[in-house]
Amino acid sequence: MPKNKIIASPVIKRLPRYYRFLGDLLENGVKRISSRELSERMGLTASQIRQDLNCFGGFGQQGYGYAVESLYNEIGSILGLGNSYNTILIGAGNLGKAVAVHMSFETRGFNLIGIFDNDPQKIGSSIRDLTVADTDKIEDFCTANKIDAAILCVPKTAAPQLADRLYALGIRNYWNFSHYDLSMRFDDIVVENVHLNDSLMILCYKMSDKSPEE
Amino acid sequence: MPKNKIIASPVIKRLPRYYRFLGDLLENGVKRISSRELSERMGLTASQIRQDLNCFGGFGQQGYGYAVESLYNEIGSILGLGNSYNTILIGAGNLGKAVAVHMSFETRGFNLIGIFDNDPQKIGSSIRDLTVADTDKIEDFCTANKIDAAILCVPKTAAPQLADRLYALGIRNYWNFSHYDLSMRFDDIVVENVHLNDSLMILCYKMSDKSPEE
DNA sequence: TATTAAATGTCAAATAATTAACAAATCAGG
DNA sequence: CCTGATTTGTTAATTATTTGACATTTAATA
Repeated sequence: MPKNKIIASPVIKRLPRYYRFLGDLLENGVKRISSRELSERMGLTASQIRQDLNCFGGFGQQGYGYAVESLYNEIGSILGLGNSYNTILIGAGNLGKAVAVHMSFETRGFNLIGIFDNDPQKIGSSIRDLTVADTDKIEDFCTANKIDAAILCVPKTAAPQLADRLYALGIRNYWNFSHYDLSMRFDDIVVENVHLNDSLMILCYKMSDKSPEE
Repeated sequence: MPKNKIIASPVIKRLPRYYRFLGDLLENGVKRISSRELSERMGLTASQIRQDLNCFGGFGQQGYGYAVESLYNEIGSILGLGNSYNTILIGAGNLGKAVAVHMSFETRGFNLIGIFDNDPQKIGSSIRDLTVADTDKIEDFCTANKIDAAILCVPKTAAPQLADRLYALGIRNYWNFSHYDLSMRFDDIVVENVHLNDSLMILCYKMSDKSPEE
């Protein structure tokens, strides 16, 4: 059901958190919740929650609140968790391995069907149910299989060149862990960045910002 | 040098990216850069860059631009990268291990001096130059050593209880990878979250959002 | 069945963030 | 040493986001 209204990015960023809190409530057997109570649990204003949810339609009932299970499912559907995407991961170092093993891609619709690395030591090793293949084989693999998304866990230096190859293969969706700004290279791609270094620096700022005044 | 003016959070979030781009320029031997040229490379407006930098003082020179090296150092200093913090990591699973091995904490001022896990299989194993200790030993360790920050790579279920223990030990700064909202539990702590699940869901949204209209 | 308390959806107001505009300053070149 | 082209710092305008307010609806209770 494509909404023609463009949803503001701050709203989108809050959705996974709503989804998580609603999932917790669901697990605890809570059937219904008001925006006020949810706001207290989440540290938001009730007004913001109502405003956010109304971007997508009226899921609540006046005088009653929101039905936890149906709201949970609605948000899951808004996030597009029901879809299914063939996904490859490039870079089987510590981070790549952790991402492959740690994340439950399947529950979010991402089927990890290939892992690649250019280190001869890693090629042939097993991660989950997959064998790490040589990065040189990406072209063959992506021609034989329809690939919807790529996870990049390669060093900064390898990223631009690799991005060119993936782009040429028609891949337009990226979960980018590499310390490189993909979105500057192509303008018709979807990128979600996980820049751990940036995150650590922000922690650093908050810490040094906090200490003087306390 | 504590600034009394509170810096808006969107500005802070952009700082690491400025730092990265300036570092690249520095490596490439670029001596000076104008806000206009930097804006083109980064995909921002020149106005925003000038506005951002002016929160911290005038680092540029009219008619000339910004000296790359000194601006790089200034931003590093604003971020507090010069500080030094004793840090422990809890949870030596795939993610914890990857974070420990992959990140160059030291260059950001974080000295990783302890790793803990409650899985007997992991206790005693080596990560970097450290031996994984039993989580039960955290109290002893944190009494013997002044700990400034903790990295949480434990499952959601273990997080609340662990957070209580760390808080009781006086730890107030957290790099949180666990799928749990620490900041709701205590209000006088500094938390920087890395919620990989949330990030993946946002990718999912962007992908499903993109496809219908193209 | 009527009444009251509670809660949403929505519009308006307030706040925050970004962009545009421009005066003042600097550099480079003749 | 003057002139013109740049470029910053800064203020104002615009745009975006969040919060507040309230009419309307519902559930629960007597």
